[in-house]
Amino acid sequence: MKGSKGKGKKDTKEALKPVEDKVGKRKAATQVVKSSKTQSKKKKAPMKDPNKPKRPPSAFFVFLEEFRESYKKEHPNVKAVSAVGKAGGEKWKSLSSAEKAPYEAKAAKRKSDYEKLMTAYNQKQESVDEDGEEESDKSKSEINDRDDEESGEEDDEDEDDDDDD
DNA sequence: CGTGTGATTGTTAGC
DNA sequence: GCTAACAATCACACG
Repeated sequence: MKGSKGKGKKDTKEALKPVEDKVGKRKAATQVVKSSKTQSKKKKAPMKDPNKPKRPPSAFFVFLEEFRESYKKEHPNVKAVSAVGKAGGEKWKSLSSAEKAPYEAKAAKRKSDYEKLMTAYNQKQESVDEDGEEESDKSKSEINDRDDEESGEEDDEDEDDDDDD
């Protein structure tokens, strides 16, 4: 523990026991792992691959980005990232499918790009020892040639009206 | 100066 | 099929 200022209250799960037993959560299916790290602990210092495609933000993260902005406006004093995380998580669950739709839409697109990046990344991995692909310097000079930003989004809204509730 | 950590959920890759 | 790990964010503390 390096950081964690003394104030780290950490009143998270200990006191409050998430009673969302119901069904949600993956733990219900097969007992949560319990030991070991369930959900990450931050990355240590892998930094291994030169250009490893970082995972694009999930629908939740997309929503969080927007939520953070709003949250900060209402809580400019709050500097705890965890605060936004919790608040965001709570709100996120409050959203309906329809509300999450736009976020999911972005998430869907993200997969397309990610998949592509992965392919490129995989190929690079294959030719790693063959030829120094590392393009040390060169290239990297003129990268942009993107006239049209191909944003391609918001095309057909399905209008699912999935108001399940 | 850099990086780890704290909290959220989702998603994906690996076994 | 399940599990583990990682994705952003912000401020701070430690080496």
